[in-house]
Amino acid sequence: MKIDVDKADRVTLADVAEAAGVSEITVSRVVRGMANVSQVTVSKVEEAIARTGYVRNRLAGAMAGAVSNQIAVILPSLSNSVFADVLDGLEARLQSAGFHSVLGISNYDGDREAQLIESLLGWQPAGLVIAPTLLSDRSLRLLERGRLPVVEVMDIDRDPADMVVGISHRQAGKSMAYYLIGRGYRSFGYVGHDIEADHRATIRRDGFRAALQENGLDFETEARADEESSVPLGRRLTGQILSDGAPRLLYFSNDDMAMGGLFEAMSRGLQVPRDLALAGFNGLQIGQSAPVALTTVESHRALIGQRAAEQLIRRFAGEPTERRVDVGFTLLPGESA
Amino acid sequence: MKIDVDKADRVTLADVAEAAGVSEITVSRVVRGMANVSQVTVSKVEEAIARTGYVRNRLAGAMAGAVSNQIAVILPSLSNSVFADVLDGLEARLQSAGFHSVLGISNYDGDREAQLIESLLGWQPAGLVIAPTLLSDRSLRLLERGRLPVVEVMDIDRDPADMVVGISHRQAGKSMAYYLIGRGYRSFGYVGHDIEADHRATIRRDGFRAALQENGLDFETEARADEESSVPLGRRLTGQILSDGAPRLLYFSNDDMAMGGLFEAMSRGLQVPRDLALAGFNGLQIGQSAPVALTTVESHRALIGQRAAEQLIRRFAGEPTERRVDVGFTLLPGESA
DNA sequence: CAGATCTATGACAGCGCTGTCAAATCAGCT
DNA sequence: AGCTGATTTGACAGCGCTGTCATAGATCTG
Repeated sequence: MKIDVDKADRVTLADVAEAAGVSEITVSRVVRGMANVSQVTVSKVEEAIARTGYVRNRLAGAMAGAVSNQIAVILPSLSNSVFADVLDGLEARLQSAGFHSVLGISNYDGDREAQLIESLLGWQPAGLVIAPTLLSDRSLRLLERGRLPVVEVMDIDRDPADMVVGISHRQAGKSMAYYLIGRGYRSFGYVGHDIEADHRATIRRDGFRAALQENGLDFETEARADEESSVPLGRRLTGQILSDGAPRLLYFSNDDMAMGGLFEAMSRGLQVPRDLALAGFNGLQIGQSAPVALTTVESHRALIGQRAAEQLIRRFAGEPTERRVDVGFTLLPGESA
Repeated sequence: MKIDVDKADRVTLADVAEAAGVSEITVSRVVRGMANVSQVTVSKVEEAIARTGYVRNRLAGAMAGAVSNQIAVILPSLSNSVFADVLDGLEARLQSAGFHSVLGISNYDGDREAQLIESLLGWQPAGLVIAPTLLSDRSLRLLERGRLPVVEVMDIDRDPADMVVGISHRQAGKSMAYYLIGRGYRSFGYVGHDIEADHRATIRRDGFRAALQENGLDFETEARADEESSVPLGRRLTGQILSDGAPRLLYFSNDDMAMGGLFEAMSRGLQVPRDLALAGFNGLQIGQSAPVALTTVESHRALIGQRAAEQLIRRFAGEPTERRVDVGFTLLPGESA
């Protein structure tokens, strides 16, 4: 008895076909749930599939011309829960429509991003979702030539190659500033993280500042560090600012940073917002459950993922899609400002 | 001039071969960076690739026998940052070794999990990483028959089909209990989330309780809800417990829940740990930055991902792998208990 | 009941690549 | 020059599936 290890139990369509006494193509039709097969045949085939333990080879399927059900997804980071949320929303919708995502993490690195695009495109995915960091020329060319649907996610402040789903971070920044000015604040400081990498945070800050300037105001202090955003970083930078006469209100690059600020204030026994007011961005759940609920902007991250998935699915179905989807943001008043 | 839209600009090996005046197989060798091609030819081909804008079709490559560089990853959830962390560590290592992950989210649902396994296996991935929820018989059979490397991640409390990377959640629970008993606590309560779905949390609780019982103690109260873990849930359940005479220390199913407990205590003006002590699990960064640092167990989640990736990579390289990798945990004393 | 219309099934080619083995070229040495 | 062995290149088949088109039955119609 000779066993060919390689093909030992790699069951193919042909095997099932033989076992069921029909042709390969008929099995293929059953597997794909096509309508034009008789009930009798269907059950014969299904029985044969169960008996042989056949597992569909999608590689071959995709190659033979049927489209892939893979969607390439490129995100800058996963340790930032924001992108995990987007991915979560995306996956939920994609999965229910029978798609899988193939993941790439760019670490906010433009070169890495370009590499990933090329590499992922090699799997002939049905679509691409990307939270762009830089999008080099090379990347853009790749995206344009591949005639696959591309959804850029997160910020809609710039013009997309194909489609974009997100919010205007500039508007988000401005809205918060207007709100705070409306509440009577006149003295502002900014606490931010790595501004090179996270350009969306930069846009928010610029929007906030623009709104201040419209009212003859500006940041009195800024504290920044060249690190990824984190609670401890927010705490540290807030500590620095507080030690030399803080402004009335601190605007943070996001909620993680703001939570750090809140914790630092509490540790120092400061009353928030009486002694120090704080505002963030993202609407993280934890900020809303804090003893002093964070004043922030809810960015509907999971929704961005869902909408992105929907745009793709719609495109596949030949339905019309929107070039720019603004999922909007919600200002959460909170108690911290 | 007639344009075939489908093949319009789908550049294949053959096109590059023609452009470079060599055979397809030679181009293939260059693309794959194989050694046995002369320098002259390499540059000719590279030039042709650049000129034609060729993008490697990995589908065809994988089909033709070369192995896939895709790794199937199945996780129960992404909204729980724990799994996002694991995925982050996994991706980092996989990417640097030239692999991509294809993602599936089971939502703690055994059937969904089985479906995902089958569906992802259809892409003939090189390996599979799974944080198992239930692993039905059907799933297990699929895993065994596919002769691909499988790494189960998170808990090493049960026997793996192939390899497992994680920590003993039972030990983690016990360790915390021993520590707290050592600190003099004698009155305990438990605050937990959906116990059906998250069996690892259950194992920790059981371990904690076993350690209590060894000392003639037990939980005085338990508060649970049939929801996913979250800060607000922790806060709510803690509120319930506090309203009817709380025990001295509350053990939470994880740090999210514990943060909720901490927030509730602060809101009520309680002194932690004097009036109420708290302990969690995971070692989330935010817990360590809180005004009262959380007493918890650091679970090294990213490390679990990394080690899982390493096991796979080692297996591919034909190097020996360990059946069971215990990445260990670290008790973080904190200030909350 | 011949002819028209559907329905169910199958034969065949080919997707783009790589493994295998053979051929051609080149360098090194007597 | 003639031979050996190493290096470089290529021809060919086939991975497992699905699109296309053809065919055999089944059903209907007047």
